[in-house]
Amino acid sequence: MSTEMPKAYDPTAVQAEVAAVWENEKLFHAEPTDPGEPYSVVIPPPNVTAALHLGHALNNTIQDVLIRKARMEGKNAVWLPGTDHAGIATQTVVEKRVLNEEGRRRTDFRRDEFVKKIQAWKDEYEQVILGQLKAMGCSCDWDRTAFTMDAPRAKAVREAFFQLFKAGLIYRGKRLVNWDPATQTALADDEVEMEEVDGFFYYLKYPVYERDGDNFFPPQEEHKGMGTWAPLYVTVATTRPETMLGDTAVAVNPTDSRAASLRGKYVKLPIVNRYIPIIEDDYVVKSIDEGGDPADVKAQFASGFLKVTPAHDPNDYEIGQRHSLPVINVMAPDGSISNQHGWSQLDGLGGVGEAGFLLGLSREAAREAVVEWFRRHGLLEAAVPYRHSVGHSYRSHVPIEPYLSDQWYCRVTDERLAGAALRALSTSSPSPLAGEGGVGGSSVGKSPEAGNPSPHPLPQGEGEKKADTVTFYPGRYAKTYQTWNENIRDWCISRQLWWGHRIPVWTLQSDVRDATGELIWNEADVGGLLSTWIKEVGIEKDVIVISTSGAVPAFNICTRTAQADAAVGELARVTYMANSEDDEHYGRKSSVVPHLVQVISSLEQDPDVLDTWFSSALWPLSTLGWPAANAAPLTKWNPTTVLTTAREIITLWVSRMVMFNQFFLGQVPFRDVFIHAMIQDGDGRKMSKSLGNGVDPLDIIHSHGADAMRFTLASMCTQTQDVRMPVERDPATGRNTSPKFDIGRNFANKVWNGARFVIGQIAALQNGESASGRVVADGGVADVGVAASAAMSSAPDFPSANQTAKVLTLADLWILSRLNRTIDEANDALAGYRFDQYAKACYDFFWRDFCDWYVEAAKPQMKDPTRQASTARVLASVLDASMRLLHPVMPFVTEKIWWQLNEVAPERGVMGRINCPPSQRCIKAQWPRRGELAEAAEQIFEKIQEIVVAIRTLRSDYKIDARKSVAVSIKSGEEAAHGILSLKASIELLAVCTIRDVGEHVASPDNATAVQAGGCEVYVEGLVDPAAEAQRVAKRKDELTKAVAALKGRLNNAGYLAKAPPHLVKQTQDQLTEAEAELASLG
RNA sequence: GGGCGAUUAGCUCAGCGGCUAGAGCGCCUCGCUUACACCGAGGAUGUCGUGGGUUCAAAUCCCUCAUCGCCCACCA
Repeated sequence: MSTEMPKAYDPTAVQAEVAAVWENEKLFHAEPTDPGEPYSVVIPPPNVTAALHLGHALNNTIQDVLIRKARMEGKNAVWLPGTDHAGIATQTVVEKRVLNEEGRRRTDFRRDEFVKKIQAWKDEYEQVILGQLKAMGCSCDWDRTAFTMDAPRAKAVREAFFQLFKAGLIYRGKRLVNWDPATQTALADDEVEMEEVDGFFYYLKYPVYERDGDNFFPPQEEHKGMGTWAPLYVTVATTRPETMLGDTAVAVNPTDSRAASLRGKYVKLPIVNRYIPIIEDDYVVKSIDEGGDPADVKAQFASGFLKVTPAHDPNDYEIGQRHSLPVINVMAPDGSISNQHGWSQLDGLGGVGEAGFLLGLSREAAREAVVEWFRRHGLLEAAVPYRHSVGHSYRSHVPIEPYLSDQWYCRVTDERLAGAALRALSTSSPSPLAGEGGVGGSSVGKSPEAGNPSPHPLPQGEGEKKADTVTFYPGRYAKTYQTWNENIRDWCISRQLWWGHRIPVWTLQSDVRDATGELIWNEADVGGLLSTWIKEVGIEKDVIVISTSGAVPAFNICTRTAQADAAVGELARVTYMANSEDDEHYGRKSSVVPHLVQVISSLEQDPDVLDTWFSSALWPLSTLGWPAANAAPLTKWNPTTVLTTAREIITLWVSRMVMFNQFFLGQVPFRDVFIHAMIQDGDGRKMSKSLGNGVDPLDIIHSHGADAMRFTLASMCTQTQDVRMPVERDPATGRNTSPKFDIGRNFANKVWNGARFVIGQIAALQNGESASGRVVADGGVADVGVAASAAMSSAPDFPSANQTAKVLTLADLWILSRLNRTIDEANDALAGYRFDQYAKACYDFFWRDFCDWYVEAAKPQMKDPTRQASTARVLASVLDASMRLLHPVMPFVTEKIWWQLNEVAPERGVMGRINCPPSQRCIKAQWPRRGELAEAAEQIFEKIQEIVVAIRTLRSDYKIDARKSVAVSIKSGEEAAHGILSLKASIELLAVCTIRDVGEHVASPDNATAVQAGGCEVYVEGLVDPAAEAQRVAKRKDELTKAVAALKGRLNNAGYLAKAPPHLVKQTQDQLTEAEAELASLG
C-alpha cells in the first residue's frame, strides 16, 4: 500500500485500488456460523432492463448502506446478489416465432438451441448486472450469487409447485387472459398498461326475431301499434364492433322498461346470421332515459342493450357463465379474424354466414370492415367519438386482447395465502418519522369485528422484539398492500415462453378409444397402470396424480424433483417410440410398460413455463437453502431484516413473497419493508428506454464516481413518492447525466481534501516539521508520508486518549460534541430509513462544522507547541469517526482515507468523548458510539461563530481588502470573554482581524463601528465609509423595528400570555428587550 | 371510478403546530489566505397553489377548489 495521498482526488483510481484490496481479502462473505446478530436484506433479483436505471442504483445504494452499517455494528450481515431471467428472452423477438398458427408451440422449434442461445445472453447480462453492483461498491457475498434459473432455485420452484399443487392451491382453468397478440403470450394483470386511446362508440342495430320451435321470424308489423313498444331492432353500443362476430346473446337490464316485451325473443346477428337470445342481466348499465345514473359515463353512452361476447370480454365471459352461453372465439392468436379457433367447431352455431370477407383481417381492419358493412346495410345508428383507456402490453405496447386460453392458476385467494399475507401486516407505528405508520391490522380483510382476539399475536410496542409481522416504511404503503390482498384474484402463473421454469406437470389422457370410438381403457384402468408404474420406478413420494374433469378426461401428473420428472419423461419417450414403431426400447423399463404403451401415447409435458414472479416470490427461501431441511442459512437469516424496493413492486412481489414464506415456513420473509421514491426525469416522467430519458448508473460512476453517485442517491431518498432528476445529454458522449450528481462529487472532493489536510498536518507534526511550513507540497508528498510513518514509533508528543481529554480547547470540545450529536442523528435517521437525513447530517457535520470551522480553528492550535499534539489527536479522532459514519454511503473514499490515517495515526480516540477502536480496514471498523456532549462549550462556540460572521459581514459591507486585518474589541460577559480569549488566534484567522481587548468593561474605541453578535458588542475599527454605514444602520433599524412590532403584538395578545408555554413567553420577552436595546444603541 | 402523493427561492428538494421559513445548484460582489476554485467569504431572491375553518399561534392540522404526477380497478 502506498503512503501517498495524491493531491487531486481521482475517484476512478481510488475505486480501483480499494476494490482490489477488498477483493483480495475476501471481505464480503458471511457464514451462518459467524457470530453476531443476523442481519439480511432481501435483494430484488434484477433483470437487465431494470439494472440499467437509476432506480435500481438507488435501491442498491440503500441496501449497501444498511448492510455496511450492520456489519460495522458487528452483526452477521449477508447480501445475496441475484439476477432474474425476466427480460432476457423478452428483449428479443425470438419468442414471436415460438407459437404456430394454432396457438400451440411449434414442433419444429429447437428448444435446446434456443436455450443455449439465451444462456449466452444471460451470461452477458449477468456480467452487466453484477458488474454494476461491483462498480458501485456493493458489498455482496459474491460467491453466493444466485440466478433465478439455476439449479438451487429450480429445486425450490419444483418443491413449491408440488406442495401448492398437493394442497389444492394450483389448478388449471380455461379463462380469458390478457393476450398479447404481438408476442403471443398471456400477460398478468399487472403487466398490462393502460393507455388513453381515441376511438368511437358505435351504435349497431340488431334485428329482433321471435322464435317458434326451430323457426325464427321477424315480429309482426301490427305489434308496432300505439302504446306497445315492439321494436324491429335493438341497438347495442360498442367500442369494438369486430367482436360482434362472436356475440352469443344480447343482454338488457331486467329493470329496463323494454325488457318485458323482449323477454324470450332473439336477434339475428348481422353478417353472421346467427340467432342469439336476448337475456336479462343486471350487470347491464341502463341508459339515462331508463334511469341510469347521469354521472356514470357508461350510462351516458349506453343504449341499454349490451352485446355479449364471452370469448372476447372478461365481463361478457362472466355473463356467459351465468347464462350458460356458448363461447365463440373469432380470432387467431395473432389477433386476426379466424374461424379456425372455435368459431366453426360449434354445432349449429358454426356458420360464418356472410362473414367470409372478414377472415384473415387484422383486428383493426376488421373493425373498419364491420362498421362499413353496418353502414351500408343501414344498421349503423351512430358513431360517437370517445376517448378511453385501453390495456396495452408492457412488452410490445400493442393493445391486449382478452383471449380464451388454458392457463395454470395459483389460488392466492385462499385463506392460506392472501389471508396469511393480510395477517402478517403490522399494526404498530413504524417510527415517529414514518407518518401514519403501519396502517392495517384493525380493518384487515374480512377479519372478525373489533374485540375478537386475533388468532395471531399483534406486534408489541417499541423496545420489545417485533412479533412475526411486516412493517412498511413509510407506513402509508401498508394500505396499498392491504387493499391489493383484499381484492386479489387468482394468479395466472403460466406463460407461453420458452425461457423459464417449466411447469412440472404432465398430462395423460385417461380414456382410450379404438378407431371406431369405442372405449377400450377407462380411467380406472389407466390410473391403475400408472400407479403401478410409479411404484416400480420408486417415485411415489415425488409424484401426484389427479384426474381432471374436462372435455377430454385426463390425469395431471405433477412431479416434485428433477429425477421424478426425468422418469416420467423417459416413460413418455419410451412409449412414444414404441408407438412410433421404433420398438428398440420397447418394454425394457418396466413390467407395466408393455401395457402402458397402448394408452400412453398422449403423455405430454405441459409446454408452458412459470411466471417469473413465481420464482421471485421464493427468493427469501431459495437463496437461503430451502427446501433443504434445517438449512443453516435459512434458519439464520429468514425472516430477513428488511426488504427495500419500489412501490410498483408491492403487489407483484412483496405480497407474494409474504404469502409463500408464510405458507412454506409459517413466518414472514422480512420484518421491514422500505419503499423508496421513484426517480423521474426533470419533467416528472418515469424514466424509460422508449423515452430515452434514462440514466445509466455506470455513466455516472464514470463521470462523477461511485461514492458521489451513492451519496447523491441517498440524499435524494426522502419520504416522498417521486423525486425528479433533470436529465442532460452530454453532447460529447451522447450519454445522459444529471447535474444533481454534482453534490455528491463536490462532497467527495471535500472529504478527500479535508482528510488530506488533517493527515498532512499530523504527518508534519510527527515528522518534527513545523506545522507552519508547507506540509504537503506537490512532488514531496511521498517523502512526508514515509517520514511520518517512520516517526510514529517514537512520537512522544502524540498524547494518549486520556491526556488529550484533559487539555481540550473550546473548539475541540465543540467539534467533539457536534460529532456526538451527528452520530445520534445518523443512527436515528437510519433506524427510520431516512437516508436523506443521514446523508445531510454527515454532510453538514463534515463540511460546515469540521472543515469550515474546526479545521480553520485548529490551524493556529497546530502552531502552538502546547496544543499541537492534542489538536492533532482531536483532528485524527474526528476524521476517524467521520469516515466510519460516512463509510456506508461512500465506501471507497473513506476506505482509502482510512488507510492513510492509519499510517500517520494508528491510535486514535479521546477519552470520554469518542472511542476509536483500531481497525486495519474501514469496512471492518466499529460503528461509532456516542460519547459525552459538551453543551456549555457548544453554546459559547456558537456565540463566537456569530461574532466571526458579524466581523466578516462588516468587512464585506465596507469592502475591506480580504488580506487586510482589522482591529476588533469585544464587550462581553465573563464566560464569553474567557472563551474568546482561549480561541483568540483562531478567531483572528477566521475573521481576519486582530483582537485588541475583550471583557465586561471594554469601551468602544474612537471611530469604531459597533455591531451586536452572540450577545456581545463587537467594535471594529478603521471602517470608513459613511454611505455604507448609513445604509447598514438603516437596514438594521428597519429589521429591528419590524421585529419589535411583531414581538410586541405577540405579547399584547392576552390569549398568548395565558395559553402559550411559559418558556416561549419568556423567550419572546427576552427577544423584545434585546431588540429594543440594539435599536436604542443605533440611535 | 378508487387510492396515494405533490404544489415552499429561477431549478431540485428539506421543514410538517411556536426561533427572523432552510439546503444544494444557479445568480451578484470579493478573494488562487500555507486541504480543497469540484474552493473560501459575503449577498440578493419566497403573500409556503387557491379560498375557507380550527388555534393564543398554521407552510405545518381540517375542509373546498385548482393544477401536476403515480398506483390500482374498469371500460359498452
